[in-house]
Amino acid sequence: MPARQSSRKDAIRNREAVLAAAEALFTRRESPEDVTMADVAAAAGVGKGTLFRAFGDRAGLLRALYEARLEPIRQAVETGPAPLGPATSPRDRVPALLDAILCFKLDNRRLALALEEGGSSSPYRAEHYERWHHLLRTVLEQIPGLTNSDFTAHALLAATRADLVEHLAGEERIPREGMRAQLANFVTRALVSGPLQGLTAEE
Amino acid sequence: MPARQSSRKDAIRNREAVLAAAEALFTRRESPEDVTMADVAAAAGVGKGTLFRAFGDRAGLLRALYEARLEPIRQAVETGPAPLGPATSPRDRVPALLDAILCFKLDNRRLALALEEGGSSSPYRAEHYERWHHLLRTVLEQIPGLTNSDFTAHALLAATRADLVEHLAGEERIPREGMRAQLANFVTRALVSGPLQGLTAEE
DNA sequence: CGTTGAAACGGACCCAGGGTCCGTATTCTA
DNA sequence: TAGAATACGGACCCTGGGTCCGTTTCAACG
Repeated sequence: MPARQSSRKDAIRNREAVLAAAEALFTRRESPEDVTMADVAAAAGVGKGTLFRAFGDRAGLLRALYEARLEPIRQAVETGPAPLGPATSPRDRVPALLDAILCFKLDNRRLALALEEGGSSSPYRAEHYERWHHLLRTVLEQIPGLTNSDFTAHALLAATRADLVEHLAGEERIPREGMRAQLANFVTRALVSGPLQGLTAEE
Repeated sequence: MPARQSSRKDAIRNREAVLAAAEALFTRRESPEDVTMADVAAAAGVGKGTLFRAFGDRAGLLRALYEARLEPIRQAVETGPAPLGPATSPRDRVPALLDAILCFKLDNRRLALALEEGGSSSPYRAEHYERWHHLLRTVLEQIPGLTNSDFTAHALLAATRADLVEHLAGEERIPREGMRAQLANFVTRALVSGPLQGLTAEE
């Protein structure tokens, strides 16, 4: 996967250097906003031209970093074992997927933040979002009695948005496990299906 | 409410002019990003200096517009009749609140979008968000058997985020009533309380 | 009214940061 | 090792938010 079929080796080397430097900068600096492209170039020991040729624009760089980090999870989801893999029952897989996403964002706060605010064009156009949404939607549809899978998928994903996670972890100081538990709880409730609603269950 | 105790009348007049021009521009133009401060100033027939003196910065202008639009809803929530007002039972009020928020964002798509992406510092620091969150959290706490009110409030509010609403309305072309119904459905499910979970209700 | 100080005006100006350009250096191929 | 192809890099451009300050307008007072 590292090669990226492209003859000249200096190009590949520089690409790696940029990736590494960017990753370091984004995790080190407080806010993604104060990592400029010039910073990245300098940290990688490379000119701005090189950087932009390799990644197109800022969003491209972010995307490259993000996808790289996401790869393992993607694998686990597509071909891995339960509870993430495709063999899992829908009702168990949905919470597992959202938990994985949450953990990912907790582990890559700055990066996810940088990518999601991005600026121009909403996060909903990013293809990695579309992938998650499509998958989640598909799994939700397999749960009998559940309707509005499309919207529900969006709404559940919204609960793991990078800036919310950042806020909960950073400002409200909610610990990792606490957040996971609360998300799991929330997801479970959202998955209640069937005609009954508004019920106040017996204590 | 228009006066804004400030002796000189040209100041007030200009303030109004800017507000009006900005409102027009934001609703007219496709994306909030291509409404520049210079545009607003020009459209209002005013110098940039005036604009910045009156509102501090871009975020200030957005906030002013937003708050003005939000005022009626705020009234309805604080002192109005059911289902938004404080006399409503929690279980009915929560969906009503979220529905109101959704409608507001549908009616002010561009503006809400502009304010929420904003750029620097997450939407979660905005005091209007804090107000909604605090209210919702408080109401949720009054529902017996419900825990994690804080997180739940965040998660429910996340389902009405401006860019999501924009995406659903703009890309997926979901009609207003459809979206309201789906949100209502989602909220209802999230409010299910009590020990039972994972149930597949009888058809 | 006319004066006068305070407050507001407005547009030239500054600056950061994303993105481009092109002359130069490097790499690959034969 | 010559030549073409490709990559390099930093000077440069441009947009857009925000500031500065000389000029104008307001309103309070005589």
